[in-house]
Amino acid sequence: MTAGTARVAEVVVDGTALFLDKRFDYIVPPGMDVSPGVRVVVPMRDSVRSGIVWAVREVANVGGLRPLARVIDRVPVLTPHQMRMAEWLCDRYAATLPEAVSAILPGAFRVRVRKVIVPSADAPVPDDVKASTLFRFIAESEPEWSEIRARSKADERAARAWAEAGFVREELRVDEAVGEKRRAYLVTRASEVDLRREAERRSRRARRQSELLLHLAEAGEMPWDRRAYPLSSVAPLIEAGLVAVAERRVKRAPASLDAEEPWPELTPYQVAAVRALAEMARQGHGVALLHGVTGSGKTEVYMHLIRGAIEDEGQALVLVPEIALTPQLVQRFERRFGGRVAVLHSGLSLGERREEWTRVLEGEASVVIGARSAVFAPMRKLRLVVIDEEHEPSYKQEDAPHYDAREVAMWRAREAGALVVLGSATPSLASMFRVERGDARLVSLPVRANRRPLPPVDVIDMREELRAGNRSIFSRRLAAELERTVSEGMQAILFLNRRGYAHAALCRACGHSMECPRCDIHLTVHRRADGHVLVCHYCGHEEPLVRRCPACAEDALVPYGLGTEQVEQHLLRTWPAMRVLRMDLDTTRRKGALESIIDRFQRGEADVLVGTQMIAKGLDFPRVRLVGVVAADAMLTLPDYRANERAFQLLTQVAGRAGRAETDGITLIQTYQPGHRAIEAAKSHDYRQFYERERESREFFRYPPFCELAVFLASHSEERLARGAAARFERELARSPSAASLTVLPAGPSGIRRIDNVYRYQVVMKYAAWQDVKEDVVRAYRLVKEKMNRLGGSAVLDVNAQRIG
DNA sequence: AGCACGCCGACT
DNA sequence: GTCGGCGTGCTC
Repeated sequence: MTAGTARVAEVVVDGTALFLDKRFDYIVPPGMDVSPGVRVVVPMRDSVRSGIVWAVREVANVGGLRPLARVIDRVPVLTPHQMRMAEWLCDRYAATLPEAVSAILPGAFRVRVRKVIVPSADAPVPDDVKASTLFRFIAESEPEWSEIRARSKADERAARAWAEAGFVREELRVDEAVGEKRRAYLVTRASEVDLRREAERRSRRARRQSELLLHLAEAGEMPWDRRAYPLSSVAPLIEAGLVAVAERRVKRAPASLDAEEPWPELTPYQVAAVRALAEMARQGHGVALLHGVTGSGKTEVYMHLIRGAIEDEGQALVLVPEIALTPQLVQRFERRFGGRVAVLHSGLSLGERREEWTRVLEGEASVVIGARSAVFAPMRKLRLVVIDEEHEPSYKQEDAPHYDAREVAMWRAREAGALVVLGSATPSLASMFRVERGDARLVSLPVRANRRPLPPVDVIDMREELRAGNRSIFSRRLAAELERTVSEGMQAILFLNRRGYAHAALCRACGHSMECPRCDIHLTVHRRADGHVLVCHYCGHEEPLVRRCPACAEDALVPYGLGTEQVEQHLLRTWPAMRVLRMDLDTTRRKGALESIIDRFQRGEADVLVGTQMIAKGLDFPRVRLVGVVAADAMLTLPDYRANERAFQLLTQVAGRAGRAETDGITLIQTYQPGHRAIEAAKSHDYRQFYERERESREFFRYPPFCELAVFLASHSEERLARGAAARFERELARSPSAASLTVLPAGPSGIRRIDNVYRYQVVMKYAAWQDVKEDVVRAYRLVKEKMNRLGGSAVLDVNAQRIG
C-alpha cells in the first residue's frame, strides 16, 4: 500500500429499504483480508448491518468513510458469475441489489448482526451508576442503542457518557443462521519416517501416543476422536511438533459414483434427440426445445446429455417445477449418478441446504436438481441446463424479485457457454415462438417410449347427461369405465381443478353467494368431521356453513360447484368398496404426506386417485388405465389471457398420466363446453393446431409473446391510498419520455380488489422491449413505492408478468 | 412562542 | 427502516 492511499470495499448492505440499492464504501482496515463475495459487518448510523463485498479498490482519499467492522468469511460465498447474475437480476426485474443477493444466496448464509451495549471492566464503575435502573437494564438485556433511546433521551445521554467514561462499551454480536459443520482433525506435521521413529520411542511409556502416531503415519490425517485420544495424549505430540489439530468441513460420505441402475436402450427417436442435442452442446451455448409427447421418455434424454456433460468435466443443472412433486424423478437421478447429485429443495434444513450448496460450489456435485431457486446454484463449470416441464407457471417467482427461472437459466447458459434444454409435452407459447423466431431449435419425440399409442381422449357433453336424466357428477360413460378399470385391477385418476367440498355457498332463494368478510372473494365450502365450514383460500378466514341466508333470511344456503372433497365423497357413496386417495393442497400440507400418497398409489393401495393439478406434474403411475377430468369447465373460465393455454396444458398433461407402461389408457373429459378450443386440441393430441390458433389470437389482441407485460401493484389498507398510488403511477408513465413505446392500461382494482383487508390496485403495461422502457418505468415505480412505504402500504412491480390480476 | 405532525432527504 | 431537520398550523 502506498502512503496516503487506502483500500476501500464497495459493500452491498443487506436490507429491504430502497435506499440500500447502491454500494456503500468502507475503508478496509490495514491487515484485514477481504475479497469480492465475502460477507462483512459494516457500521450504519448507530447500528451495524451485514453485507457482501462487491469490489475492492485503492483510493487516494478516503474522505469521511467509516471502516468495515468485521469480515465473516475467508472464502467468498458468491462467485463472480453469481455477482454478475445479481446485477442482471436488478436490470431485468427492477430488483434492488440486496433483493437480488438474497434471492441468490440461501437463507443458511444469512447472519444476524447487532451492536450491543454491555457493562465494561475497563474502568471501576461508581456505586451510584451501578445501582441505577439504566445500568441494571444494560447489564441484564445487553440492549442496542435504539433500545436505550426508546427508554428516554436522558437515558441515552447517560449511557453515552458512561461509554465515554468506560463504564459500558459496545460489543459486536454476529450470529450465523447455521454453523458450517466442522470437525477437528488430527494431521501430521512430520515425515512418515519421523512419525514411525517417534512411535517406536514412545511405545512403552505412552501407548496411546504411539498408537496415534502409527495411525497418522499410515493415513496422514484422521478425525479426532476425543475419547480414544484425549487431549492429555495429544498435547505432548502437538508440543513436540509432530501433530497438529485442523478444523475441517465435514463431508458427507461420498456415495458410489457408479450407476446402480442400468441405462435402458433408447428408442430411435430418443437416440436421434440425444445426438442432435449433444451436437448442440458441443458447440457451446444454445437453446433447444425438446417437445416430447407425454410418456415419450424425455427424462432418459436428459440423463444421456447429463452424462455427456459430466464426461466433459462439466456440471449440469436440472430444474423441475416443484421438487416435492417429483420424488420419483430425483430417485431416478440418484440411482444413475449416485453421489454426484445435489438436490436443493424446500424440505432441507438450513444446514443441509448449506451443505448441498457447498458441494456444488466445490465441484463435488456435478448434477444439481431443484425447483426455481436452484437456478442460482453456484456451478462453476455449467455445461447443461435442463428445464423440465418448461411450460409450468411455477418457474416465475410471484414475489420480489419476480424473476423467471427460465430467463435466468438462459442468461447463465449464455455466460457459461452451456446448452439449455426446455422440455415439455405442451410447450409454452413463448418457447414455441422462440423456435419460430429462430432463437431455439426444436427437437421432437413424437411417440411414447413404451411404443403404445397416446391414450384416446373422449369428450363427454354433460348437457346431454342432464337431458338423459343423469344428475350425478359422473357421466354414465365415466361410471362404466371406472367400474371396469377397478374390476380389472387397474387404477384410475380423477382430476378436478378445485379443492374443497364445493366452490361456493349459494342461496337458492335469492342467489346470494357467501363472501369473505376480509377479502373480495367468495368462500369455499370444506368438509370437516363436524359438518361443513366456509373457508377463505386467501386469508384463512373460517366460519360455519349455516342454512339461513344472511341476505334474504331464507333457509336456502347450499354448497354449489364441485370440489375434490365432494368427488371423493361421491365415489365412496356410489362404490363403497372402492379404495380412494385424495391429493390436493389440503391432504398434502403435512410434511411427507405427499410422498406417502404417491407411494401408496404407486404400490396399488388405492384404486382411484382424486386430485387437483398437482397430479398432472410429471408423475409416473404405470398401472393407471383411466383418467377422468370431472369438470373441465372449472379451468376454462379463468379470467386471464393465458387461460386457454393453461387449460390445454393441464388437460394434455392429465391425459398423459394414462397408459404409461403396463396398459393402454383412456381419458374422459366431462364438460359443458365440448367445443372449446383447448378441449378440442387436447382431444386430438394436436399441439400444433392449438399453437397456431392461440398464437393468432395473441397476435390479434397483442398479448405475449407479441409483447411483454409488466404489472404495477399498490396495496394499502385504505382503499383511496391504494387507488391513488396506482393513478399516480399511471400519470408518471403518461408524461415520461417512453410513453410512446408503452401501452398503459388504465389503473384499476386488481383481480381480487381486497385480500385480508388490504386493497390492491394495479396498472398493466404492454411494451415490445423492456430495455426501451425500463428506465422510465422503474423511475415511476420507485417514486410511488417510496411514497407508499412511508404511508404504510406497499408497491411491487412484476416485470414480464405471467398473469395479470 | 411552543410543539405536534407530516414531509423529505440521508444513511458510506 | 429510522432519524432528524424543517415548515405548517394549531393552541396556550
